[in-house]
Amino acid sequence: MSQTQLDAVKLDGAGPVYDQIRRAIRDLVLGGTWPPGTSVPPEHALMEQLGASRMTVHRALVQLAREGLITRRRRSGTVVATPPASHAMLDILSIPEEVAQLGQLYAHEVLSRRDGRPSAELALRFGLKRGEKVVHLVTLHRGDDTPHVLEERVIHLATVPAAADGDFSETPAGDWLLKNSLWSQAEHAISAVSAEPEDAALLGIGSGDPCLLIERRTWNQGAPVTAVRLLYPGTRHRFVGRFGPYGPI
Amino acid sequence: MSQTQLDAVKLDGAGPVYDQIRRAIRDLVLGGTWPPGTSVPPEHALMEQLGASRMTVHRALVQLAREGLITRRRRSGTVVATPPASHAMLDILSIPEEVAQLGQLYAHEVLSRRDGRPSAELALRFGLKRGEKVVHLVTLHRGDDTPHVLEERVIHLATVPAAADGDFSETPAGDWLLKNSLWSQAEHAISAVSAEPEDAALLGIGSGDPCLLIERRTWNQGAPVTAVRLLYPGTRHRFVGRFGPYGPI
DNA sequence: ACTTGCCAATTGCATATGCAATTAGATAGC
DNA sequence: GCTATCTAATTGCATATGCAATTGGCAAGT
Repeated sequence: MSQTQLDAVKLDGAGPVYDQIRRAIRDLVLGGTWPPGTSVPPEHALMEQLGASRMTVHRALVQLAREGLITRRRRSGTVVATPPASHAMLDILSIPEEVAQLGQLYAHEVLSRRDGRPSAELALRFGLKRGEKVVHLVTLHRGDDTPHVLEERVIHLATVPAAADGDFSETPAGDWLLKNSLWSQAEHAISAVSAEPEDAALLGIGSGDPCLLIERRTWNQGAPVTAVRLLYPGTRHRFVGRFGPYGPI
Repeated sequence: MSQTQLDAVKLDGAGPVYDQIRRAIRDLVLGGTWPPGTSVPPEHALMEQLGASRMTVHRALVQLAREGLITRRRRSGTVVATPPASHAMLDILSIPEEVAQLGQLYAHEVLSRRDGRPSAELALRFGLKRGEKVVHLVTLHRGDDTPHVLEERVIHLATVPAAADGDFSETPAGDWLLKNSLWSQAEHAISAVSAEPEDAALLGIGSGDPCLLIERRTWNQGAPVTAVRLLYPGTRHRFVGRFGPYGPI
């Protein structure tokens, strides 16, 4: 725990002290100032730095640990957690992982790539502004050689400039982004559509067959990172979640 | 807070005291012993009853409040919360509410009802045993007179005997169950299917058009309560969720 | 080198205490 | 009856204190 890290924790004076501490650290984590693996200063150090009692600091840290942002171990200390790869219902699943969990052999193929300003039609489909430079990718993912999902994605170059030089034939764009960018917010939408003829051909299904369409947009601190449309053959996929009356279990 | 309620709280001696208290109360809530609206004994009472300090009791209650099981107000005390009507992504939404949120006028119609042992085909579709007595309902829900969703449901009479006398023409079965039964666990699956001709006709869409199929099964303490298949016209519906890297936000 | 044992750092837990904030219900005053 | 006020119950928060449990890393011994 360097001095830098200690100094980074700043209270804003709004609300209970333990919650100020909690939010301050949360923001450092979500904002990327403290990336996964960073050591969080020990309770004693925060206590002196912030002028709060150890129990108050403790309360903030315990809560953050329960929220999954940090992990704590006696003697070893507290470190920023690595975000879990998947969440209950639908998530920033890595598609290679998704396929591997089905016990299938993964492969993917970049069908097209175009960098630059989007066409009118593309801008409409992804809600882009005409001027924004993006990478536009179409990728087919396969499991055991049968088509698994058809992915169409845009990556915002303003937010992720490194994507211009990314090679997505080795690592699919989704996984590449997980390693090379940060995100703080995502939105999913799920709906059912009929397969267009050309999509159906790629997926090896009949034209007009039902598909699950998952659209996901991702931001970092308000700046758009990427948007993706995942088209799953409806008959071959389902998404499952478990709940209790008060929330996911 | 009656004596009954105080006596109901029993610790099991496993793990930290605050967690024993938390689990004891959680179980009373989830098990239905303390239904929504029940007063939870004040901290002082629990403290004496359990021989723990107030801060320890406090910690358990604060955590339960954060989990949404109870609500607390100064001076008024602590009461068991009413489960939220909807959760992030997909949930035990009341369909009338769902329609009302779209600003539409709700109506529904029970298309068929049969009580008794399931046919072979029905048992297969819902994973029932042939011997189990169930109520089998098909209901069409409308918003502003256009079909909203087609519901097919079975209710397990062994778990919810009162359903035999339920009248589902006034209150749809889903809402009736929310009031007249308990559930502790649910499982959702979401997939895309083509509309069968008869379903398409009822929903006013083309035969073979894509639909979102949501299948939900609900249990209480391991005993099956109900299972439902909700068929939404795919073009008219989408389900949206928001997430951060560490979970729903 | 390798093992063993010990020390100290760090978190986990519980208690006791005191005060602040909120507000239901009682009481007093009109 | 109605309103203003007071009182006390209840939760919210912070502190100080002490001990328990875990374990990284060092030191001593072989």
